[in-house]
Amino acid sequence: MKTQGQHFRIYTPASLGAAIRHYRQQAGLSQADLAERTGLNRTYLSDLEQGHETEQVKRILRVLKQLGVRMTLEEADW
Amino acid sequence: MKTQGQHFRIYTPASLGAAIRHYRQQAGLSQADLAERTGLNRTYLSDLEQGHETEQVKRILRVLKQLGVRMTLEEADW
DNA sequence: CTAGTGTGTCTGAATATCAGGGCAACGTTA
DNA sequence: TAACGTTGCCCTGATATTCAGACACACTAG
Repeated sequence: MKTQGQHFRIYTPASLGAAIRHYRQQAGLSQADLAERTGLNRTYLSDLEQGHETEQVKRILRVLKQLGVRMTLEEADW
Repeated sequence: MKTQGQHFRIYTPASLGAAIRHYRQQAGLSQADLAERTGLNRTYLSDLEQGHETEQVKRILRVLKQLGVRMTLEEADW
C-alpha cells in the first residue's frame, strides 16, 4: 500500500541528521526510545540529529562527492 | 544522456566500502589519487574500501535499520 | 631483469568520538 | 502550580579512529 514516502539526499552531516530526525519522529519515537533500541547513547543521537559535525561522516561524504556519487535515504518498506 | 548507472544499497560497512571501490575504479582513480583529492590518508581509504568495521558507520546504519530506512548510493550526474 | 604502480598492512602518536550521569529549559497536562 | 516528557548541553574517562611513514607483494611494462 505504498505510502510512497519521501526521500532525502544527503550532502552534509546536517542533512543526515535532519533526515534521521524526520524518520524518528515519523516513527513516533523519542531520542531515548531510539537510544534504547539501538543500544546507543541518547546524547549521541541528539548530536547526530543536529548534524554535529563528525569528521567521519564528513570524510565519507567528501569521498562520495569527489566520486560524483550521491547518498540517498528512503523508507525501506522491506 | 543517462548512462543510467547502477545503484548500491548500503547495509554494512562492507557494502559501503565495495560501492566506494566500484565508483573509484570507475573513475579511473587509484587510492592515492583519491586520497590526494580528498585530503585523506591512503591507508584510510584502503580500510574504508575493505569495509574495515568502523563503529561509527555501524552505529549510523543501526539507527537507520531500526527506523526502517535504507541508504542508497548512486551516480549523481549533477 | 628492473622499474614503476597499486594495494594491504604494520607501528606509534595524535585526535576524535562515545557512553554515562546529570542539569536546565521548554511545553504539555493534570 | 506541580509533574512529566523531551531535548540540548556539559563533563569525564575510556575507546576508537586517523594519520604518517614504511615495507612487502603482485603485477605490468620496458
